[in-house]
Amino acid sequence: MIAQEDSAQAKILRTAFQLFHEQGYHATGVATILREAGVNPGSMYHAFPGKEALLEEVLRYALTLLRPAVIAPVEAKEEDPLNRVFGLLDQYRQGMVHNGCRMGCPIGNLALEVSDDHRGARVLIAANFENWVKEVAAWLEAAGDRLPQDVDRARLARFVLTVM
Amino acid sequence: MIAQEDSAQAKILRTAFQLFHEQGYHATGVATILREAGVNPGSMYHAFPGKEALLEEVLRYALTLLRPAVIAPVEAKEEDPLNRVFGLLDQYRQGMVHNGCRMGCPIGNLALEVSDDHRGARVLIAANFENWVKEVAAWLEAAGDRLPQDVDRARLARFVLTVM
DNA sequence: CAACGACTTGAATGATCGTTCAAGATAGTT
DNA sequence: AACTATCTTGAACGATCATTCAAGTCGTTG
Repeated sequence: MIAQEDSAQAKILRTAFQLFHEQGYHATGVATILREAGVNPGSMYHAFPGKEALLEEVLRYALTLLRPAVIAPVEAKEEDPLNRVFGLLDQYRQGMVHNGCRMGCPIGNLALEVSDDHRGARVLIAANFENWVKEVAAWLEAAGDRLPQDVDRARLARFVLTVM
Repeated sequence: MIAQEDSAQAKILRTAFQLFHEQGYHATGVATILREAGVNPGSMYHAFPGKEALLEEVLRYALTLLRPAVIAPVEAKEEDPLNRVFGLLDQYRQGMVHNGCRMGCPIGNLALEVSDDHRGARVLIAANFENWVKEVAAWLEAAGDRLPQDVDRARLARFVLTVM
């Protein structure tokens, strides 16, 4: 196993990402993140200006995580573009069953919690969603003429993810 | 207009209901509820043991609000059972457009936020959902043979609300 | 090895959180 | 009018929140 990046910043990012989508943003105290990550307050405030900035960085982190952690496994298992779409849905479903339907989309809950105030987070949440849409749309376009010509691939991709 | 119940308890209940589903449970401080309701801490803690108990009472309040505030208007506008189902969906959609898609189901957000801990709230959230299902299922059954015989009314009702 | 920047330490801070309670107001009963 | 039960008042409380900072460690550079 390749030694994974384990700077304090990386540990905080990973821990916060997990806790935010397990418990929500407001419900997760900074102290909890620090304890779980095994890091002291100063280290966090050296790496991030504050909790809100940490949230934004976590959302950026999620952005970079989509391809290696979600898309790549599906593409490895399924060769056919359309099967990849169903493979994604299936993997998502299995993930929900695995942890007892406790949570769905890693950032979906955050979307509901933070959308009102906090402009920066909102656009990053939207960016994350569009990121997913982009990948699925690419699969749909790769399906070529196996999909009816008059189907808007981008719109269908967005629909697939909305359902998800 | 009939004088509406305006005891401190009722004011707190109404205010908390609104704030909880506007901002979420954790994001809404007790102080905010009290200020918005124009009530003092002591009054609240006379009526409710604490914030968690208030949440449960709010969910019970939502339970009683469904028929007069949601179902009745739809039934008044649409006579036909099936049209009532679509009327409900339409009214819901209009509600979302009206406040800029800021929030969906009054208690759906709470469901995501509070489902993990707090057993009491979880069953009340489930009860609320089943309450909606029950009303829609009644409409579907009233549709009689206009729906295929082999369609499970209860399951279809649950599906309609899941989509919603 | 001296000096420096980058990062970590952890106790301390003020703000805000949910909550308490003794004292006062109010309405209902006798 | 006096008594009682019920509800309201609002200052105060400890706990926890996010955040700060002076002191310390560590690797790098001159």
